[in-house]
Amino acid sequence: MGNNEVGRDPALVQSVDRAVTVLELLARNGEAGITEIAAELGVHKSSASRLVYTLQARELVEQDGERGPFRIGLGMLRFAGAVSGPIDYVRVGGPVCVDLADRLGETVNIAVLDGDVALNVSQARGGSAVAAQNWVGQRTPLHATSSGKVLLAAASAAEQDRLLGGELEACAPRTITDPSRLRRVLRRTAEDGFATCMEELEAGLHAVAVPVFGSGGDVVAAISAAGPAYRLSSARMPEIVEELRVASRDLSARMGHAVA
Amino acid sequence: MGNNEVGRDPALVQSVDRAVTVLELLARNGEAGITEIAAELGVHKSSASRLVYTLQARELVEQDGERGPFRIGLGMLRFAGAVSGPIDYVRVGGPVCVDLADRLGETVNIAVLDGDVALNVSQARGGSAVAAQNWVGQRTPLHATSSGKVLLAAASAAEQDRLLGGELEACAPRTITDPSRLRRVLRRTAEDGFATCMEELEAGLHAVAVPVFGSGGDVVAAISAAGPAYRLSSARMPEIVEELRVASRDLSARMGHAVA
DNA sequence: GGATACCGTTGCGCAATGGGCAACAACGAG
DNA sequence: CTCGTTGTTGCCCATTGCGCAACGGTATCC
Repeated sequence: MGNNEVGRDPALVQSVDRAVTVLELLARNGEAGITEIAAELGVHKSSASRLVYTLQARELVEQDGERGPFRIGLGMLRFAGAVSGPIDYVRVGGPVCVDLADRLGETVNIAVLDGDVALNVSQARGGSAVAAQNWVGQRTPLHATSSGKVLLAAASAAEQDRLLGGELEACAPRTITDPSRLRRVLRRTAEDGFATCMEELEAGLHAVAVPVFGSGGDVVAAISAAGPAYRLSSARMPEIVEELRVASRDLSARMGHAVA
Repeated sequence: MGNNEVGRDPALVQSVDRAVTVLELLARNGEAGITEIAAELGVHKSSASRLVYTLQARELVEQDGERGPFRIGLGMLRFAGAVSGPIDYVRVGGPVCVDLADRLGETVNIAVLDGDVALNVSQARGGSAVAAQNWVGQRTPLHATSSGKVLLAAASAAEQDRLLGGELEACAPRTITDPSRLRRVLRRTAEDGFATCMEELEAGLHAVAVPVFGSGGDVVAAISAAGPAYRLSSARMPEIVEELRVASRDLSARMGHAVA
């Protein structure tokens, strides 16, 4: 969805708003050409070309060769290093995710609670990963993800009421949208020490997550493995849960040191 | 230096160019207010306010409380995760830098060769660090930094000629600007297996770096420690060099695994 | 080899946007 | 309580950003 005139905040600087949308498109898709960017923004190709030229001049976008597609540039590292908060997860969580993704052959993510959603802060793709999706920096719904359920299950009853107060969006046919049913699932998650997500975010996708504990015993993050339903079968869950728990303890240990 | 009309590329989209400058200011200084941003950009406060409002709406900037200063926002993580190339150093190098910074009490950086400059890809500040400067994503001159010298020393003679072909900028009074003298320094760097930088980038700043080797024995990065001249004395260099070498081997081992 | 289609760039003119000004609200210091 | 500073916002206008048309370059097809 580009910068549709309907619903646009007039206080925004339109050109800047568009430039950010360009960056989001490149981050989401990995790469894109001018024509695609123009279509996404709903502007003329010449407008898209100028926006990209500006971002390229400032090194936030770079081009593959002379005529190739565009993608996020190295200049972005200047800002990544400046992000406060869960940036430590990006630094420290990376190797943990890489190790686990290698062993499981599935995509591994770390997410933290950010307001009303789960924010993905680190990711490593497994060798068998077919999708090239990058979740880092993206927010996912708490009720429709395994990480989200882990984070919800660790919240107080009052906090759960607040987080689940709104209508639960049906992200996929199998999404749990009944608050009562979801609360039962969360109670079981707290008992089991892990949460699953069987085609609840999108069809064909399974995931399982476990909590990451802080020094005070509280849950500060969730670490998950995701993959196609045919590979992440129920039979395989106990093994994956155990590997996630090992990785979670490793991460806690490293985070404990990192935030000293 | 804000967006001075003199020397500005007219093909750039000015608003976007300014917005990027806002982000660079926030990344460099950690935080800033509207008045400071306006001064840096050379625009009116209302203009700065609108640019920041737009970046805030897109989550690239966030505010500390209701009236506090502004800083880089979590939304930036979406793009950081999409950066290709040396992003692995950001993930894997982080813990190595943090460990070493803790032990040395100085700021530790990892840099790679990027065109004609050294690109800083990971950093951790030591406990004794007085400056809050964030180097990640920033480019520094090869001839005036310890990391740069390490990367230069590992290059072939032909490559060194190319990299040193232009005029060597005097970044500080003690910068080596004579190419012949620099080549002698680089030969000694190759022999010693480390490079120093004694107030050559800026007055009062000392640094020392060692190479990070790839699986083929080539130099793929440099890891350095930096601090004020009074703390990074010559007497202390042998200890620091040894610690850097241990960290370098650790990093090589981790990188070897990560790029599998 | 020529024709066609597509992509990305650039000069130009114009309308919409971005920006400065003034006024205001809020907060902190004295 | 007063004053100074910071940040916000309505309004108006000049400048900028944008669309159009034309062009060059590349790849594909016949």
